[in-house]
Formats: sequence, structure tokens, C-alpha cells
Amino acid sequence: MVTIGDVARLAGVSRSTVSYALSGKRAISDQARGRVEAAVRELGYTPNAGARALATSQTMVIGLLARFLEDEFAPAMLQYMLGVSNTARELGYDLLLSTEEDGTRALRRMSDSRMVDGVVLLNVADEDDRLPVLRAAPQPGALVGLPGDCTGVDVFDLDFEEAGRLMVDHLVRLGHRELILVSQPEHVVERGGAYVWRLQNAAREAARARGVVLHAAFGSSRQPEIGRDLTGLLDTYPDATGLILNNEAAAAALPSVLHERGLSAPRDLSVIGRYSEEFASTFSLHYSAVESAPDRLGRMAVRQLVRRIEGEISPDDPYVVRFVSPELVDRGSTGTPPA
Amino acid sequence: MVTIGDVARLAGVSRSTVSYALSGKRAISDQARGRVEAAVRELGYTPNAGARALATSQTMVIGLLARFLEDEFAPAMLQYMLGVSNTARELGYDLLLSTEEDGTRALRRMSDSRMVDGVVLLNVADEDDRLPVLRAAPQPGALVGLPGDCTGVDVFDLDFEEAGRLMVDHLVRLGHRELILVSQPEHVVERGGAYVWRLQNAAREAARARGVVLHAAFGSSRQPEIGRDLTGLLDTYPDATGLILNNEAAAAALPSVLHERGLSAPRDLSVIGRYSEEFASTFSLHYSAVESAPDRLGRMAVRQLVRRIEGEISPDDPYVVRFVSPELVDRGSTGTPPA
DNA sequence: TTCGGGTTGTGAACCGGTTCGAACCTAACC
DNA sequence: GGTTAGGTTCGAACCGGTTCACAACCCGAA
Repeated sequence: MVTIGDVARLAGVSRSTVSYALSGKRAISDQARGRVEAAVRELGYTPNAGARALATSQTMVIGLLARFLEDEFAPAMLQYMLGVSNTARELGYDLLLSTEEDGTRALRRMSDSRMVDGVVLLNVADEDDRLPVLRAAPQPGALVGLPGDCTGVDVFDLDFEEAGRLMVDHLVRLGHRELILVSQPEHVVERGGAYVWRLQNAAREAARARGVVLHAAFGSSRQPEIGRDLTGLLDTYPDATGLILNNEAAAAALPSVLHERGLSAPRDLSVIGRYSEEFASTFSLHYSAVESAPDRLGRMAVRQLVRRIEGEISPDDPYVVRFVSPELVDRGSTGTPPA
Repeated sequence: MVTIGDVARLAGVSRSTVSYALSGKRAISDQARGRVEAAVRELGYTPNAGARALATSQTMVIGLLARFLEDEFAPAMLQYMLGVSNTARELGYDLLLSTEEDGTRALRRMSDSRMVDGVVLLNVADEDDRLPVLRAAPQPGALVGLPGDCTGVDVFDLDFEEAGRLMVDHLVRLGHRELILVSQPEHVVERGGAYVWRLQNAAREAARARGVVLHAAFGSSRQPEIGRDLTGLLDTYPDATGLILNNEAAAAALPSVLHERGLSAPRDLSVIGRYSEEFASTFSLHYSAVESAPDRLGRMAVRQLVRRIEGEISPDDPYVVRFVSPELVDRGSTGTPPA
């Protein structure tokens, strides 16, 4: 392994001169710098990350704590992860990924042993057990997902309230008077998935304000249960003409359910969902949707985190809670209700 | 930050004694060990990872080089990643994730700066540009995916030949005499995705051996193109009674295509695909399939890598190329051909 | 000629661990 | 009683970087 000492010897200068020549933190004569650079090239020198981390107490690594839960749609997580990963790299950071069941253990390990300069938490629950650990840690943290208590961390999330309102308003404007909303399983809510409630409550509120009926239900997360759920709902509310999906499995299962009943959207039923463009195109879903832009959230979280790491923002500066507005993409699965 | 010196001071011993007491690499009196352990607990001491890496030249980190390519099904990659991640953690390693476009750069960075003890490469192409870099690196590497040249690395992949044979044989045994095989886009093959060919050739060979007709075609990777592809194929080969899918997008799009034509499986057409159980259940696909067990491949790769890292296997020991046999899961979408 | 200031380079200390060789103490043995 | 062996512990060196304090040098101005 080639070290800074080898470079110094070949260039005929001291180790500190090599360090300064490479970091640019002090003026070095053109001559010396030239010799150092030549030596670096000749030897193929790359600084040892561990040694540098030890000396600077900076690792240039960000921890990413993913959280895969049952009854949640795993591929959606991938979008967040990619946003985080790509942005981190653009800003010069590498990514230490943990998919460990026990997020608190992973977080403690990364933080205590100083493997990371900061941490991004994905899929944050209302009362997330990782948060107390993060607040006690010396490294800054950024969240994707809204917890009950946001003190001491920067938070980024989709504006689920707005998403709920948007979908109801869209259908009401087309003339629908009775709607069904299928949410994620109740289980997800109980576990702390507050976004389910946030969307549902806002949708209810919007429906009441517009004077229309909204039947809100939880759906399963798997076949064949979710198919039966959908069938049951359509049977129970035969007069409903608008269907709102906040449940990826339901979106994936709907085409065959509609087929079986001989229905088609938007002729017999207007359908609108909440999922990302990526999800729609990957799974060939041509329903209109409000998009959740997961990679954008990951990107924002990392940007803010790096600002904190690099001291551009101090711990005294206020922490942000930022909501991204969803956008409605019309894919033609909604229209006026049947006569 | 609390260091080994702080622990030593509180316990009234030297730093080396603390180190030995914690690592167990030398005998330490019960008395001293007790005092050290108490001090560790009281101070909440955790060794600094960078310092330890520097001293031992072991990082206890594995690099994971994912590779997301256009026209490939991203969520499948997630399964591999999870297998790798979980197994690494079980074996005491953390994971440095790169999703960088230029895999060679990421690999060089991780390797040269000694951030990782070994590397797992996902989605390896026939002539993968990361391989020369990996062979020149001092760290061992394990691959998921079969490259043209396997020297110097351990390789794990699904047995795509076997998968192709299995599907053809299954349909032939049921009485089918004319089959269609839809593969991934040709683009993927040209880029080095050899698995497409491997399955296709083996399927062709098996069809010839059984004396049945096989129409092999490349399909798109997206809607609506893949839907048109499928429709076109069914129009072109109206006598085909068996459909083999080696293309996730096709599997996702097929239900609506069949619906439009008023067909149902297996009554009018027997359908069998190649994808993981995870994929099938997430996307509500109830087609029979040969399963690709991605998490198992990730797990095997990490196991072998760690054996190399820890010197249980030396670089002189032969490198392995191991194929996992696919398993046929019958979900009832295949049957005897219509009369 | 001398002095002061700026530029460039060096040596040493430091980051926080691990590990080697030697020293120390005690008990056992001759 | 002296020697030896074995079990513990310690000090120092080392891993490969960064950075501080200081020295040498050069230039121009007084």
C-alpha cells in the first residue's frame, strides 16, 4: 500500500508538504506542487480513508437507515434510497446502508463508532424509536417522513393532506358525489404510519366541505385479500362513482378486479391514486395519480443534512419541517360520472 | 468523545490492558477485566472505527456496487440488495452502498482508499468494465451475475439455462406444441445481459429436442410498448398455446392484454414466467413461474466473500462459479392446451 | 546595511486504536 | 535461597494521515 510518506520521498519533500500540496490549505511553490503531483500519479496514491477520518474526525460518509416493514410496499423505498444515494455522491459523500430490523442498534453503532458524519432516516413513524437515539447523537440527522415530535432534526415529507384534498377536489369538480377511499392496512396506522391518517382526514374534511359522501376504508396489502377488499367495497357502495387509492397493492390489483366486474375506467368508475410516476410506469398502471416524488424528498434531506454537517447551518439555526406538494397527473382514468 | 485512554484512566490500567481486556487476545486477570468492563459501561465507550481500521487494516465494511440500467426492472435489484445487506450484518459487516452510474469510479474509490474489506458486484454484465478494476484491487470480490471471464472472483447466478429448459419441458409435458418466449429487450442483451441469451438458447434447445415450435422474441420494458408487443405476438402466432415470459414488464402487462382479447389462463393460453416469489405477490401476478431467489444469491455471495476476507479461503484456493437451480412454482396458470 | 514582512518548507505532535517485547510479581522447583 | 516459569501488566512503536509552530529564505523599504 502506498502512503503519503512514499509520495514525499519520491517527490523529495516532507509529508506535510505533500498534504498541503494536495489539500491546497496552504500556499506551496509551483515547483514543489508539480513534483508532488507527478509522484502521486506515478505511485497511484490515494489517501487512506481511515487515517484521514482519524485525523480530521470527518468520514465523508452518510448513514442511511432504511426501514422495511411488513404490509408496506418495498419498491417505494428504493426510490427514496436512490434519491439519497445519488445526491450524497454528488456532494462528495459515500453511503453506509443499514436495513437492519432494529434501527436503533444500527444507528447507535454508526454514531458511537464515528463511522458517519450524519444520518438520514427513512420511513419515519409517528413515534419512531430511532429518534431519541438520534437526538442524543453528536451527528446531525435528516428525516423522510413526519414524526410526532420534530425537535432537533430536519424533516421532509410529502404533503399528504394536500394530496387527499387534491384527489377529492378533482373528482368533485368532475361531478362525483359519492367516493370510496382505500387506504393502507389499519395495521400500518397503528404502527405509527401517520401519513395514512393525514391523507384520510384531509380527504374526509374536503368531502364534507364539498358536501359529498366519502367512504373511507383500510385495505390489505396483498393479493388475494386486497382483491376481495375492493370487490367488497364496490358491492357495498354500488352508487359510488369515484375511487381513491392510497394503497399500492390496491392499485396493482384493481385492473383485474375491474375486468372481472366488466367495468372500465373512467366510463363506469373514475379512479385516482397516490403513487409515484416510477411506480406507475414500472407496473403499467395508467390511472391518474397524485405523485409523491420520493427521489426528490431523498435529495432534499441529503442537501440539508450536508449543510448541517459542513457547518453551513449551525445546531442553533432553526430546524426545518418541509412538505413537498404533490402534483396531479391526469392519465385519463377520471371523467364525469355515468348517467 | 470518550476514548480508550479515558477508559484506562478510570479503570486504573494502561491503554493496552483495556484493548486486551476487550478483545480477549491476551489473558487479563478477572480483577482488571472487571474494572475495565465497569469503566466501559460507565463511560459508554465504543471504539472509534477509523482508528481501529487504521491500526488493524480491517474496516469491517463490505462495498456493494449496484447497477441500475435502463430497461431493467429496478425492484428486482432491491431483492439482491436486501439479501446482501442482511447477510453482511449477520456476519458483523456494515455495507457501503454505491449506485453510482460509473461503477468503476466507485469501485476504485472504495478500494484505493481502503474503505472496504471486500466488494459485491450486482448485475454483472458479460464484459463488465468493473471486473478489470476489481481484479487489480487487493480486496476480494464476489459477483451476482455471470461474466464472460470469471477468473479471480467468486460468481453466483441463477441457472438460467435450467430455467429455460424447465419452462419448456413443463409446457411440453402438458401437451403444448407451439410456444412463444418473450425476453427482455434486445438492448439489454447488447449491453451484456447474457442471462437473456442463456435462457433463450436453452429454451430453444429444449424445444428442438422435444420437437416443438418455439417463437422467441424480445419485448419492450415499458407500457404501452410491451402491451403492443404481446398483442402483436399473439396475432402473429395464433396457434401458439403456451407463453413463456422472461420479462417482468410483460408479466405485469399481460393481465390487461389477455382481458382485452377475452382470453384467460390457462383455459385459452398457458402462461409461465421467470421471476421471484416476491415480485409475484407484490404485483398480484398469479402466473406459474420459475423462481429466481434473488436474496439467496446475495446471501451466498456475501458468505463466500467473508470467507475470503477472513482468510478462511486463500487467494490460491480455487474460485467458485455457482449456479442456483430455479424452482417451478405452479400457480395454476398452465394446463392442457385447448382442443 | 539592516530590518520587517510574506512566502514556503519542515519537524513534531496528534487523532485513537492495536500489538510487540520487556518488566514485574509470585509461586514452584531444585 | 536462588533460579526459573508462568501469568499480568505496561510502555512504546506503529498504522497514515493533518495541522500547528517555527525556521529559513527572499524581497523591498528605510
